[in-house]
Order: sequence, then structure tokens, then C-alpha cells
Amino acid sequence: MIALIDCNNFYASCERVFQPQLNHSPVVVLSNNDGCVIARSDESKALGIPMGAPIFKLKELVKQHQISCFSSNFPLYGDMSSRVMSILSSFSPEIEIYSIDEAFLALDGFQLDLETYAHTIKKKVEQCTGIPISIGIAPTKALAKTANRIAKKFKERTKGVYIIDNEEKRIKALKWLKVEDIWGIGRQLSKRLQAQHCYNALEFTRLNDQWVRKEFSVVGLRLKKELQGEKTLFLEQPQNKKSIATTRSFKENIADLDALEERVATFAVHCAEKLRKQKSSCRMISVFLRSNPFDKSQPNVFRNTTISLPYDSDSSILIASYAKRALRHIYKEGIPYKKAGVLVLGLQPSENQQLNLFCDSKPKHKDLMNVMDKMNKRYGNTLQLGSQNTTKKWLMRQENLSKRYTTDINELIQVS
DNA sequence: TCTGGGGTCCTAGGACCC
DNA sequence: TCTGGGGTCCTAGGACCC
Repeated sequence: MIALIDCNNFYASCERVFQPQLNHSPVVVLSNNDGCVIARSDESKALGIPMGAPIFKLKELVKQHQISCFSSNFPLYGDMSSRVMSILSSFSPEIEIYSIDEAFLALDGFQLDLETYAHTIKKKVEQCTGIPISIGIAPTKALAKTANRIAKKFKERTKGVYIIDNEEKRIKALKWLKVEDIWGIGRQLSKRLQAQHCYNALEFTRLNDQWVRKEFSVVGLRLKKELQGEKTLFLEQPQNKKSIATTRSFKENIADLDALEERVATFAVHCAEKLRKQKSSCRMISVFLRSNPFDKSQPNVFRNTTISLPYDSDSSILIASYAKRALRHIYKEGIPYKKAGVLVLGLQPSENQQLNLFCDSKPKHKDLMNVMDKMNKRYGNTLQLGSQNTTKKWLMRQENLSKRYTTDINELIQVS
């Protein structure tokens, strides 16, 4: 059996741990620049606030119901997540951390009552971190996802734990699960399924194999088997990223090339830092610029380009310089850009780097990057490239940012 | 006034190899 | 007039996830 553990309303729950007086009132957490709603407490969901809603459209509702709005505080959520995951790890020899707020646990061969065990896990996590969780248990990942959904949806009856361990429960669960709520079936595919008069997961599992394979590829077929109780997806161990991105929307549009160069250089440096963290080098760099797609008075512009490096690199200096070169390639004057991003692709392990016979391709800036990383880690962001901006003029809009309660040394001293 | 960020996998088609 | 068979690698685009 496999368990899927999911933190309830994770970001909102993290904020509440440090503001317990908000425990029964509506809370939302906003995306960068305080743009969209990306997490909602149950009370906010009950008010009909949809996921991804732009907050400026909800001004009245926020005022009327005194909804607490938080700017996103990813250092806090990341740290809370690792606390939850570390507790979960103690309950099974095999865990897959699936996302910041979800994990699969392997429960194969556990000779005990799984329901009792799940309640023990739940209690422990809630006691140690203050984060409420839901647990679904079933023979496959897709069914565990389904069970988890039931645990959450019928919280009172299930007490946050649901197990699919026989055919009757499986059929009942699938009949209940709408096709658009199946894990792996998104908006496009559910539309196509509904067009075939397939409305719930049970009907999906009764479609013809060949048809599913043809229409939804092997991915769809695997999913169908998973829902029928046959394992086709397995627990995975963490792997190095195959691509890394740093992209941001701007507070205000930027049309000026110098200003964009500074942003792109900074994004490139972030990518390079993430590369070095996982000991990879990149072979290619992609840069894009985008106008504001919601602004109907301006033409919708999306420009991007990908360039190859002469040899693999993880140097901030080199990557920033090529990123700027790529930017100048796609930049056009007079367009107000709302968003830009840098992606590094073709990642390879840094230790077996492919050199270039026709140019000096010895790994560059190794010692320098080492020193930069160490100093920036120890003293905060103290060393930057000259092409980055050292003033705070690009700070995101974050009007209601909570403190870094668990990771900021000054906060920790205060708390203790 | 104000609309996020970061990933993965699969397929088809083109270019290339012998 | 007639033009093979079997591969690999790469990329773009489309779908999905949180």
C-alpha cells in the first residue's frame, strides 16, 4: 500500500502557525507582487474565492469579511516543509517528496492497522509543526491521491484519513471522482473525455485501452491502470533538475534595454547559483521577454531565444554575459515588457565536463564562484556582479509579508 | 492601478547516420 | 518510369503537476 500525505492549505496553514488568532478566520496567501491568490484557508474557500484569482478583483470581499492577506514567504514555507517531511520520513523507510506540501510513503509489508498508523502520523505532524494534514492510502499512487481527496472532502466523517483497500471502496471512490479531478487529467483532457460522455473516473477506467492509448498516450493508459488498481507509477528518488529557471513579473513595465539587462543578469546569476548548488553545468541558455497579456491596449508580445555556450559552465559571470547577449538578440525598442526570465538547459554534472577542442574551455571562475557562494551564504547577499543592481529599486510588492520565524537568526533569538 | 513561478513528460517531425 | 530499411538525436509544442 501507498500513502499520500498532503498538508491542508499549506501556505495558509504556515502563516497561521505563527498567527494562531487567525485559526478560524479567512486567510489567503498571494503570489509574488501580491498578485494572485495561491493558497486559501477553508473559510476563504467557503467564501467562493477561486485559486489563482487576482486579489484586486476581490477588494470588496476582503474588506467585507476581513480576510487576512499574506504576501508569499517562501523561506518560511520551505523550512516548514522540511520539518514536516523529516517527521514523515520517520514513519517509513521509503518516502517520495512529491512537492512542497505532499509526500508518498511506501507502506508495503506493514503488519499493522493502517488506519491507526495514519492517525498516529497525522497527530505527530500536527503536534510537532502545527500543520494539519490529510492522508489517503491505497494500492497505487493514483488511488492514494483519490483517497486523499476523499479524506479532505469529508473531513468530519473521515477525520482526515481514508483508505481504499477493497473493490467496493475503489468502485465507490471512482464513481464519486469527477473526471476533471483525476490526478493527471487537466482541463484539455477532461473536455475531450466529457465529449465522449465520460464524466467520472469509473467511466474513464471502462474506456477501451487502445482508444485511451491513442488519444491520451501512454500517460493516459498508465493512469487508467493505476485507477484500476494496477501499479504503473512507482516511488521516485530525488534527482537533479533537468532545467532551471528564474523568471519574474515586474512591478511596473520596463521598456529600457539597460534596465532589462540588469534584470536578466540578476536572473542569470540566480540560475547559476542554483546550478552550482546541485553541482551541474549548463549547455544552453534561454531568455524570454513578455508584454502584459492583460493589457488590451498593447499588442501581445512574447519573444524568446535559446543560445548554446561554447562549453558547459556554471559560472555566474559567463552565464550572465551570454544571457545579456541573448537578450539583445530579442529586444525591441518601444515595447513595455511586464515579465522576463532566464532558463538554463542541457544540464550536465559539473565533474565530467565536456571541454571544447577549439577554444580555451577550462572551467572558469571556479574559485571565485566558490568564494562568492560561501560569502553570500554566510553574510547574506554581499557579493554581486557589477551588472546587477545593488539598490533596492526592483523589490517586489510585498505589502503583508510575515517574518522568517524559523530561518532568520534575529527572529529565532526573539522567539527563544 | 493591480493578473505567479517552477518544473516534468510525451509525441511528432526533421535532420542526420549507415 | 522506376528510388530501402532501420536507426538516433534534437526540438517545438502541448499536455500535465504543485
